Amino acid sequence: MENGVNNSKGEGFLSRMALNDNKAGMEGLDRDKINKIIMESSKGSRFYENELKREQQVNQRIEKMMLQKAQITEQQLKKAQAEVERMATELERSRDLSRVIVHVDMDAFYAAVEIRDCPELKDKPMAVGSMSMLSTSNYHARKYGVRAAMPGFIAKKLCPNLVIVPTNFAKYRAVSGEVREIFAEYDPHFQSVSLDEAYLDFTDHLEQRQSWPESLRTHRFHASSTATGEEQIKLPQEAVPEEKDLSPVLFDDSPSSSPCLSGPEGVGAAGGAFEVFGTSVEEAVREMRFRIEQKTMLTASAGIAPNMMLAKVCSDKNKPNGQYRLPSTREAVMDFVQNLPVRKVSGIGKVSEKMLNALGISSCSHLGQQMGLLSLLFSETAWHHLLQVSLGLGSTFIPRHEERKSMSTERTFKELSKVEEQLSLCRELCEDVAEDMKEEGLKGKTVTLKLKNVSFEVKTRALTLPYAVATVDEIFAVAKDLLKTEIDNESPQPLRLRLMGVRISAFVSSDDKKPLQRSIIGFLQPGKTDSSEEVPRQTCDQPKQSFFQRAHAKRLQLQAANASTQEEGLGEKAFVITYTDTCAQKGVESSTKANKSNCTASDLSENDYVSPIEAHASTSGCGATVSESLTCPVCFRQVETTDLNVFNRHIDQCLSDASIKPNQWTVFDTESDLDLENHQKECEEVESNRVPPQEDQHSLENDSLQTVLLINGDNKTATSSQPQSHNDKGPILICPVCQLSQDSDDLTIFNHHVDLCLNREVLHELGGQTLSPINPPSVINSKALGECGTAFCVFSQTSHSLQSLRSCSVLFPYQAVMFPVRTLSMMQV
DNA sequence: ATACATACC
DNA sequence: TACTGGTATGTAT
Repeated sequence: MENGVNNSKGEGFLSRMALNDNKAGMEGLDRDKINKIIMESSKGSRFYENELKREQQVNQRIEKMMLQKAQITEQQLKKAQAEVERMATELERSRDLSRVIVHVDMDAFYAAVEIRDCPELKDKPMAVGSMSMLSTSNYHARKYGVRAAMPGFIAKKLCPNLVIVPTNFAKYRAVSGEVREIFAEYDPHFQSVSLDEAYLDFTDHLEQRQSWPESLRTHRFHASSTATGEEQIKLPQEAVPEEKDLSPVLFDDSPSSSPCLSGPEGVGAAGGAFEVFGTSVEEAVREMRFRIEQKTMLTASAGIAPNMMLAKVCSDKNKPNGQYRLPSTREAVMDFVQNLPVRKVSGIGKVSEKMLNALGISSCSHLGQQMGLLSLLFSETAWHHLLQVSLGLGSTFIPRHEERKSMSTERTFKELSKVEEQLSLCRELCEDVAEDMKEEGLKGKTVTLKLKNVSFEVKTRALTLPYAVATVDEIFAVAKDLLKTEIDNESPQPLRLRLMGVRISAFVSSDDKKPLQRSIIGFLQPGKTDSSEEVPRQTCDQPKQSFFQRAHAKRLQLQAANASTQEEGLGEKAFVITYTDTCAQKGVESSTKANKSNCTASDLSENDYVSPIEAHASTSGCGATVSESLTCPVCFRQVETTDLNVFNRHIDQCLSDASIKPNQWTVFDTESDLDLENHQKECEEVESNRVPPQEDQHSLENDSLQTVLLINGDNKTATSSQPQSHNDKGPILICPVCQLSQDSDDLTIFNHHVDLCLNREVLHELGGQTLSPINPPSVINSKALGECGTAFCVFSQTSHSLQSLRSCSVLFPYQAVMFPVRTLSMMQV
């Protein structure tokens, strides 16, 4: 079949495995020989088998596309052609050639850094990474076909002398920082793509540069080498005016376009050589690259073009240690694009290339010719992009780096099949993510679990909560459920995993992160729910209700739904909310310290612990109840009083009774003010490179602390990892709040779960009020509480910097919320 | 909203 | 022995 599934290069079969020589320094290699070695090393492996499978999926996609193509009528094509042309005309009219966009890319970055710091590597083929995977290779190694994204063990077969150096990201980050300082001088709004790559808008710099005196365009050799490398180059011998020779990284076949002039006139009186750069774009960019090299002893390549898409392609043109400028004329752009292989365009990868190849499209000129067809076969976004590419269009302004949308961590390991190990690994991942979330002060609503089995099949499972989460326990609660579900689905076979990952996304907007320090009463009152937080799915038809009302309604609903099958166990329970507005700095400090402990997150997974709640709320009168008789959340007895003080004393008594038993109470970690301040400083340092800090970055909620205490009364732990019996399929219980199916049919356990979920929701409506960091909630399992059910407490403390005290008139520095929870509501499927 | 695929470095 | 990890986005359901 002439459908191009087997493409012109004769490697349609397994194009995924074959050498990808679309990379600088890999021209003219013996592809056949290299591919043979790659295949020999891979064949039969699980990885290979999986690649085969995916290749076939792509082929099927292509076949489908070809079928579609075959059904297109002449008329349809004409119409599409016209449509495309209209659009092209439109785009043409908005073509902007006035900007000067530069894409800079450090040459073989990680490898170059390692070579710089270990000159013995200079003349050897080397790569950075491990036997399992390489991040990058130097140009010597590329001659053997060794490149980034290739596993080290295969690279070793291609090049037995290959030296593999482990990655050292801290170092690369440091060097990257130095380079970015230089970027910022040419465009303070530059956008970095990665540690070694950035887009800059040179337009403004060039405009100013025209009137600059020579002095501002003069740069010394080794003027101020602040390279992280310890050793500095001794100036006299090495200050040869040969740019290339300055770099410890040798590029033998460098197509460098930099003349590296600087003849004798470049040697100043001070003895140091210098170079005067001109005012043109090329000179400005060459100057920037020169300065990078002087500062870091590493070389960079650059592309200069009227838009980002072209600049990126251009930076590759004279790599390494070179630059290429595409003139800002329509003619030059169109000429350039005609011969451009589609694969060179950022965004067109292996699969898109293959699909286009199947249609006889390999260069951008073909794209232009086939746009009518493409508009019928590709999605709108896809063909719009292709059309722009074919016209040599791209973004002419460099967008601000958007706020991150997700955060994740994943790990590959040797086969992991034991449930307990999988669960504990899952928790570890959650801990890592939670830590990062805390560092960035983020909270997200969607938790995604990623699994890859030993056959390399990848699965993702996600759940979106009605509220945003950030702590280990919150994230793990979800991830664990997702994982357990997968384990159940596979049972009685175990999941044979080779990778697990946890991602959190759907972050709440920054508005939600910096709300006012609001009265908790707001949550009780109808129509005063936090509008910035989305209303939970099930209740969004009643947005005017307080959370409690909604929760109550939810329960009633469930109750009704299950009236026939479930007896409603407990009567109405009361909840109580108390707070004081004691905002004495001292008190806050002491309670913060009191909560400090050496208990780590992993200590808390099982049983025990928590905190002296009696420190708490000496109520100053402001509270709310919704029933005349109150139920103690600890002992669950009715307390015949409506006086909150009396009631609180009762609870205190209950709690302190419970806490008398040694080792039943442990204090959970709380972040100190000092930590917070340090964290803020770090944030500023990171940000200052790009955008001036927001003026209100230090608003008081940054100083808020929350301690969350969660007490549950059942005897199982929240992180129970007992293997479930999957054979006796009892009724499946679905939590009405989080919608997760529960793997236990024990009603006590189920109720416990629902309680946690409901409470979590409340907690988050409260917690969402403060910018992180928020302490991880502690799930307690105090046997001392026996059968008395589940209680839940939230303590919110606000630590006060002087600034926040000044800027805040009304404070509720210390809030305690307690609501006993009862549930027997459940849902059966 | 979820799952999966593609892409980039 | 051994084929990554982090983020974004597109496509399909």
